[in-house]
Amino acid sequence: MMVQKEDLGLSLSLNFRHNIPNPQHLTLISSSTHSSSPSPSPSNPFKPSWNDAFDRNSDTCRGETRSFLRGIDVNRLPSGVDMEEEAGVSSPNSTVSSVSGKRSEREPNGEEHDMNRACSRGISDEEDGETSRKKLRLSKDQSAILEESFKEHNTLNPKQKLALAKQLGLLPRQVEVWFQNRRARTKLKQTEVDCEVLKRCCENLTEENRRLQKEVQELRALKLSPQFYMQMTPPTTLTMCPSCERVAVPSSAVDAAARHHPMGQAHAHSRPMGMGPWGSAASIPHRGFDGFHH
DNA sequence: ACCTACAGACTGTTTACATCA
DNA sequence: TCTGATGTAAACAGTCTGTAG
Repeated sequence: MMVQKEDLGLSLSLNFRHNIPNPQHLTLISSSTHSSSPSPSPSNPFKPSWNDAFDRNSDTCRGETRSFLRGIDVNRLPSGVDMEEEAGVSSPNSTVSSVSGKRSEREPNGEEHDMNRACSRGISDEEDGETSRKKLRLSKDQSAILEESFKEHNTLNPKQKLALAKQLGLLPRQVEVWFQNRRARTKLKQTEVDCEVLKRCCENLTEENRRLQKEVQELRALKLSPQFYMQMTPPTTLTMCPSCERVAVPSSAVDAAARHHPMGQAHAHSRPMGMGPWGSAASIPHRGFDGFHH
């Protein structure tokens, strides 16, 4: 089965990560007949130990193990894998290099699978010692086509993937990876934008809060001098009709709204000025000027 | 030569679905 | 027919690392 080869590579990596110099164990795992769970499914008997040993601990641990892996070609093929068509499959107009990819072997399409096996992991044992993974650089045309395709649909079904790969002269695996990365980076950018918006929102709310605190202080001060209290002008918090943008009469914002809009219903939601957290000012609960009528 | 941002590629995890006992 | 176990594939998150500027 195709997945068994993937399992080989993975198991090899895991053993290195565990840093357990146990050739016997390595041999045991590397033997495809002993691994009934090729994918990293929860049922994989080797996964829990890996998780227990590393993943649940810390990123540093992970980083260390990854660092430990540097210089080890995790894409290395198990011996005996057919290396035909190793060269010259990458895009003719790209900056070509040998491309690795294990996951491509999961491709259900046999043709694609064969192509990937032959091409995407084309690192010979001789090369392995000195060559780390090299990256292809997509040409402008390729990037443009991929971008266009991404605009249409940011995920690809296997058929589309194959067609696109064929059109671009790339491996389906490369198209798949490109889309994955594109989705991830799009999401990241969107997150950054959202973060900026939230930041601005926070600043606005802070400013609004400051303003309201100040207003409260002023009102408290006024309360101490009742002779001025009744003569005061309305506070800065005005009730405004959101649809027609008229400021309601302080004595009864709802009544005013009802007068302005005979049906009345449109102004049941009459709110104080403010654009809400997403605008220049925060929304605050409706209270009209009731507080001034004692 | 060194640094940095970008992007291609990888590993491990999660999730959905199919199959089978 | 229902249900839990298992396998598979796809997408995702996080990371590494080669390369261009």
